[in-house]
Formats: sequence, C-alpha cells, structure tokens
Amino acid sequence: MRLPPRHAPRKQDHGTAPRPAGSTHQDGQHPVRPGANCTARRALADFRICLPPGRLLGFAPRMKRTLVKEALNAAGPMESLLLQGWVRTRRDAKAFSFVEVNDGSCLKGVQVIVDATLPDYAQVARAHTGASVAVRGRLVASQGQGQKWAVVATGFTVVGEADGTYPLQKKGHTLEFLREIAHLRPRSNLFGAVFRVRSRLAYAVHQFFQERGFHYVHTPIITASDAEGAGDMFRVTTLDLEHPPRTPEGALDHARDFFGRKTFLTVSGQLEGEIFATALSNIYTFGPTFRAENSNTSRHAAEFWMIEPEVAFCDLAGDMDLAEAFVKHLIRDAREHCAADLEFCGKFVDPGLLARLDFVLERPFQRCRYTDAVEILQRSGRKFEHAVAWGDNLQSEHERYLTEEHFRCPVTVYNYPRAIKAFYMRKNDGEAPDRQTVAAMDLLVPGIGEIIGGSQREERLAELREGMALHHLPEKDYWWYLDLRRYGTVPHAGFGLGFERMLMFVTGVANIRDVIPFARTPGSAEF
RNA sequence: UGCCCGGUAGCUCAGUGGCAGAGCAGGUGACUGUUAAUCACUUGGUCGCUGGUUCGAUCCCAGCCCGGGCAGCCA
Repeated sequence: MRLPPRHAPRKQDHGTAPRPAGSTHQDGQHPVRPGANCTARRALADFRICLPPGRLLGFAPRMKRTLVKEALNAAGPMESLLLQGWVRTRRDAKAFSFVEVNDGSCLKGVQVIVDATLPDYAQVARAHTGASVAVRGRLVASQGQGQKWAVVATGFTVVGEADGTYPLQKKGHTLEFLREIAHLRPRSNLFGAVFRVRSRLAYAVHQFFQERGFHYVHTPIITASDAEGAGDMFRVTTLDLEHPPRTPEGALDHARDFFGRKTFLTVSGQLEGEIFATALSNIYTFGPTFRAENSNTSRHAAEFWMIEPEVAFCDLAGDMDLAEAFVKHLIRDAREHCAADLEFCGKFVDPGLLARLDFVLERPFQRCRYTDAVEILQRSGRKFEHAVAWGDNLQSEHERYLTEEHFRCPVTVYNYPRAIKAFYMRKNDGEAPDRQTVAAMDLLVPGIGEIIGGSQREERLAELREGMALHHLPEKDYWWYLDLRRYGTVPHAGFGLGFERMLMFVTGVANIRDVIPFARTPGSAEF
C-alpha cells in the first residue's frame, strides 16, 4: 500500500565486528538450473561413452541422482551412488585427488576421492573450480577430518569445463563484485544460502496463512488506478512511443492504448485484496510489486515481493497481533529449516544474527502510540538531525533510535497523524481535530527499520469519502472501492510485509540487492 | 534526486609527477588423507573515459561514466 512518508532506519552496525571483507565467500556453490534433467541425462550418456564396456554393466543406465545433501545426511555407507554438481575446489596428490563437489542442495559440498589408478583419472585434470561433473562412487566413512562421509569415485566425468577465467575463486569476493555476475553468484556459498532461505521463507508464508484459514488471492499486476498515492508508477502501454496517437487537442490518446486507458504496474494489491477479504474473510496476496521511485538505498528496489494479508472483522489490535505472529513464524521456520545456511550467515555476514533472531522470537514486540513515540524521542536527550514534532513523519534516525536503542527489540508504532497517512486508513474517534490520528501501524525492526506497514481500513462510507477529499482523490476512480462500504461493509484491517526486507532481517544481509535473484534498481536491469 | 567515498592484473588492494607492485586465482613442477592445503617457479596491465596543465600524468585539474555509503520516497 502506498502510504505517505515513511522511512526506514538503515542497516544496523551489527555490533562492532566488521563484516569480513568479501563476506561472500569462497568459490562457490552451484544452483540447480532448469535444465538440470537434461544435464543429468547427458552425464549418464557420457558415462556410457567413457566407461569401458565391462564396467557399464554395473552402472545402471537409469541410476538415480543422489543430492549432496542426501549423501551428507546418509544413515550409513552406500554401495553405489551418482552425484552431479559443480567443482568447488580440487586438491591433487600424487596418487589421488580430492574434488569437492557441491550441487546447491545444501551449503556444504561432498568430498570426492579419485584414485589415480581409476581409468577416468585423466578427467580430473579438467575438473577445475566451476566445472560441472558427474561422479559415480561409494559413500564411505571419511578418513579425514571435517566431514562424516566421503565418496570414493568409481567413475568420474567432466560434463562441462570451466577454465581459469571462471570468475568465482577459492577466496572471498565482495558482494559488489558478485552483483555484477548475477548469473554466477548463486554458486557462491552466501548466495546459495540466501536463496535457499528465500525459497523456504516463501513456503513458510503460505504455510502460515493456509494453516490459519487464509485464502491466497492473485491480485492484478497491471492496474488502472494511478492515484493510490503520490509515488511514481511504471507505465504499461503498447502505444508507439515514436508516433503516439493524439487527441484532436494534441494530447496523448490513451483511449487507443491496449486497455483503452492509462495503465500501470501495481504498487500494491491492497485495494483489490479488500474486495476479496469482504467475501472470503481472510485473504493474503504474495506477488511482485513495482515502484518507479528513484531510490538509491540498500533497502529499496524497483521490483520487490510483498505479502499483504487482509482480514475482515478485524481491528488494528488484531492486525498487530497477526503481524507479530507472522514475523515470528517466519523467523522460527527459518531457524528450524535453514539452520546451516543461517549459521553461515551468522559467521560471515552478521556475527550478531542468531542471537538477535532468537531474542526476537522470545520476546513480545513492543507497542507504542505515535504520540508516545514522539515524546520518547523528544525526551531522549538525543540530538537528531531532524527535529521531532507531532504531526511530522518519523525520520529514519528516529525509527532507528526507537527500535535499536530505546526498546532494543521490534516495535510497532501505531495511531499516526491522519494528515501523513493514506486516505483509506480508519479515523480514530473522539480526538481533537488538530491531533486527529488514524489506525495505522508500522512494525520497525533493528537493522532494517520499517518491515511492515498496515492499518485498519476505513469501513464507514462517510469517513472514507472525507478521507478521499482530504487527499484530493476523485471518487469516480474508486467507485468499486466505495461500493465495498455501501454493501455489507465490515471493519477490516491488513498490512504489507516487504519480503526482501524480511529476508534481510533473517539473513543479516545488509543490501536488498543481495536477497533478490535479479535486482531491479534505478539504472540497473542486467540479466 | 542531494551529500560523501571510490575506480590500478581475473579478484582484493598497495603505490609514485620520471621502467607498474603484492596476495589470491590461472599455468608448470614438487609434496601431502587433503579440506580457502602447502612449497618453488611463472603468465598476466588501455592504472574507468575524455580533455587540460606539464619536458613528461596512473598520479595534479575539469567534465563525464560506473560502483558504494547515507538521506529522501517506502515495503
């Protein structure tokens, strides 16, 4: 939803421990790509070609691939398995080589021992860091330190070589460098971890809502309402920009555009979400969102994913309860199901990560009225760059102070001045006209700032029209939205959670560009 | 968009108004149940681009491009 001014504290200096240079890490990890099945088939074919006929018998043509994760978690030795993945690093001895193979199924790679007497041993020389390989072998208890299982190869094939120009090295890389090779960075340790967490967290989002009887609604990506707020939206058009159709007056003739009117990429599914909440009661959306603002910060992207639940017969308190339960569910789920990846993040990205996540899980979030927050800030004795005055938006530095220093935990600020919030937020009753507030709330977390923005919606027709007038919005553009108040209106509330910001919080990664597979930011849309 | 910082080998960086440096990666060899292995040798440069100052510019100046941090906009 587009709300008037908000901002988010910038990343926390997680303790004083510096982020290790090149917190990224090592050579890499390797993603499972769409063509993985083809690769698998090719690898099998290669085996048939390269292995001597006599040994083909012992090599089932339809041998099932074992993921590295499965191998590392095996309960006991395995007589025969097929691994397919990418070489992380190789260490040669005179009589054998160690090849570390990773397939992206988990953070760790499996150690493959290839004996020099193996007929395939010549292949090993081609298996540089980054090469894709297929390995047949036995899973045995490792004789070395550092891992429980190792694979003794009985067959070894390089599927695709990677020469010395492969950009991922066996050393740390900066996040900035890896951004420039977004097609290869999922093979690095950190990005492998981040995107596995991302996948799991997306699953946890659905799990949380589905278990609570919420229905998943697909709100439109293309929308015609351009007046939800002052923010810039991306135009969607099929008009010939070189020679656009004109009206007799010379203006652009939008009636001749694809949809017969001006259309945009959505900045929020909320208004449409309300339609479904007032029918299915509890709904949520989870999809891409677009903002054309020229934002150049570590926590803004032009394309990001947002989760927006909307609940009928719910007030602001219920909304805040839901938001808190939701955030905690996501953290708990990641802690439980992405333990190794988060430990890695804690080790190389943000030393205070795990302790902070656990701390957040254990404590109830603080709640604080906007008016009280202003007072806390004014009495803090802190010199802020921006003065604190009732009626003004809280600046980044203010929000940061509240969540990182005053409360030292996530805090929900609610009941904001009406003038600085969106038209659809419910007017609080019985307040002085110069101190009029709406039932809005922002959830602030240390290190990121605003991670959730929500409100109880104005369900009263008269008050909603008043709010629209206040924000100079034409009622004719919102006739269907007003209809929801004309027919069977109910108190309802919802919020928006920035998925990437949640990921930043959970992984400790400080830049939003590093938790999105392919970041879209001003001036940047490579890949 | 504004303010600030940066751009030198594939990567991370040092450096100087007068022959361009290190570590890692790559290559060659040695050695070791190794594990960011180790050791020796070695390849590798439009010093972001354009212009200016200068006998001479990677270095000083200006403009531009790119990256980053912070702020605003927000999730």
